[in-house]
Amino acid sequence: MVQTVIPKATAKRLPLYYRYLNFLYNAGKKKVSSTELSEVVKVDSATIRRDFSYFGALGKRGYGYDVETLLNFFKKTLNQDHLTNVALVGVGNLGHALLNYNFQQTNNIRISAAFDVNPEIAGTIQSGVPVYAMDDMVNQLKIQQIDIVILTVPAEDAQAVSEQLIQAGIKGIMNFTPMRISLPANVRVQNVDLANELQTLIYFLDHYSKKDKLHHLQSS
Amino acid sequence: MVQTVIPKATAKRLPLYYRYLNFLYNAGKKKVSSTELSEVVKVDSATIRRDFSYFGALGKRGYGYDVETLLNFFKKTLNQDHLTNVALVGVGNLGHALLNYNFQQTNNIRISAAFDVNPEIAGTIQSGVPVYAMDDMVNQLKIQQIDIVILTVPAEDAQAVSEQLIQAGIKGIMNFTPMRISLPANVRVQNVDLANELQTLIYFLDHYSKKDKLHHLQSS
DNA sequence: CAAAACCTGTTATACTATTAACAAATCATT
DNA sequence: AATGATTTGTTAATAGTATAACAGGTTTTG
Ligand SMILES: NC(=O)c1ccc[n+]([C@@H]2O[C@H](COP(=O)([O-])OP(=O)(O)OC[C@H]3O[C@@H](n4cnc5c(N)ncnc54)[C@H](O)[C@@H]3O)[C@@H](O)[C@H]2O)c1
Ligand SMILES: NC(=O)c1ccc[n+]([C@@H]2O[C@H](COP(=O)([O-])OP(=O)(O)OC[C@H]3O[C@@H](n4cnc5c(N)ncnc54)[C@H](O)[C@@H]3O)[C@@H](O)[C@H]2O)c1
Repeated sequence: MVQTVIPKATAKRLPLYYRYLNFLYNAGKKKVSSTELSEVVKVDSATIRRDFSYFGALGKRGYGYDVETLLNFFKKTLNQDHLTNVALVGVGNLGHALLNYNFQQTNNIRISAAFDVNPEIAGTIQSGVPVYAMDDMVNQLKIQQIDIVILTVPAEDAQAVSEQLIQAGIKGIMNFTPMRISLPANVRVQNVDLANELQTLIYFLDHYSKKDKLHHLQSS
Repeated sequence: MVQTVIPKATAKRLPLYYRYLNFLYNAGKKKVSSTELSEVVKVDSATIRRDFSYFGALGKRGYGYDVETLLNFFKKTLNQDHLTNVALVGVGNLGHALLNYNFQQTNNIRISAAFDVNPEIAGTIQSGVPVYAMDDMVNQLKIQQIDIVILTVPAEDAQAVSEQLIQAGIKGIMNFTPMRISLPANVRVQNVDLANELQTLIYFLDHYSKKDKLHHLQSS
């Protein structure tokens, strides 16, 4: 049953499948069953089969899925067949860590430009990435045709900086600040709220664990 | 309708409500309606009312919610009335950023111990937090009665280190590595998969945005 | 005080996601 | 080639989440 629009929950799992298919491929594995994959990615095998089926019949009954075929399919689907450039705004603590990491490995994503208001950082190169001043931001983003930004500025600057990003025609923001920013509806925001996640983990431990030690407790 | 077990989706929003209630309180606001709160936290007002109602009747019809009362209620519910100590394992790029940040602000959470295999880091103090050698880990975690760990070791060490953490009686792991670790069912894992989130954002931009510019696109 | 405006808590409904179950297809083996 | 073992893709059942709608209250206003 091929569909054009895939459920959000499925879309969120695709990069995970892709990553583990890479592992399997590099380990020389030729085929994989939904049950095997389930064990490594910690997603129910029925969910995996259902997820895959949104893209058509990718497997073979009685056999499983051909690793290479599946890998290539997801590579295209996830835009991993070409490099995606993104920018980072706010080269502080967290920004530096992300710059240095730079999503190397299997992910075909690269932070190709960074921006900071601090004149001591602006104009330098950090972990191989040029850091520009804020005045250059709108212009540079347009020149480099970047439409995704990682936002790691202080909380109090999140809204103002985001509005500048809109001016630059940005389409997606990965927001590491604890603020929920207000933006036009056509801009997608992915909030990465680390303090929230940690507090949620603590809440779960205090309120759920005692009762349901039965379930499999892998969250998110 | 008071309940003992709150839906997972609700639990994940509680820290966000708590954070914004703090903002409102500090801004001198006395009362708040679900509609007002909805605008700042970007959660539907009906969802907010439903979330709150799991804890009983916290508001007053025709009036709204008393900010201070609500704040104090969530403070208790979220264990924010006392300090929670957590540990961090793997003081590299990301580990350093998290150590330095240390969830100051409104969150009553503190990283009180860190661990690393690197003998140059072990034995030092980083951002005010003592870094211990791995040999001391099981012991220190037990002494300090820490049962939550932030895991920022290289991917290939994630599983092995996690198993050591189980020995130390850890109950929750915030896993920043791209690996899905295998653990006993009574240990809760919160995966923070940054590469995954970024790839998902890219996928959403490529496959959803064109069609539904209508919706409000705030994810996660 | 009566009327209008407001806002919660809950009921009803719609949507989204997960999982179990199994027929249909393939593969392995004798 | 027939039997048994696998494993998909899908249907059907269940679970979980979000939102609309509104009755039952509170506050505000004329
Ligand atoms: N560091 C962490 O581990 C961590 C964890 C959770 C959340 N966060 C959030 O991530 C954000 C960044 O955290 P951090 O610890 O890296 O902070 P930081 O203060 O170390 O870095 C912020 C950087 O942004 C720059 N900046 C300030 N105003 C700016 C502006 N208007 N435009 C562009 N750049 C500007 C600063 O010069 C600085 O380099 C914060 O919102 C923080 O709450 C950080
Ligand atoms: N840095 C980022 O921005 C980023 C982003 C996404 C994911 N991650 C993930 O987070 C993890 C850490 O990333 P990083 O960039 O900080 O890596 P890093 O290499 O800078 O740091 C890893 C640290 O772990 C220590 N370590 C190694 N083996 C250990 C062991 N067995 N026990 C204890 N400590 C050990 C190392 O000494 C080092 O200090 C990785 O799994 C990475 O994939 C990082």
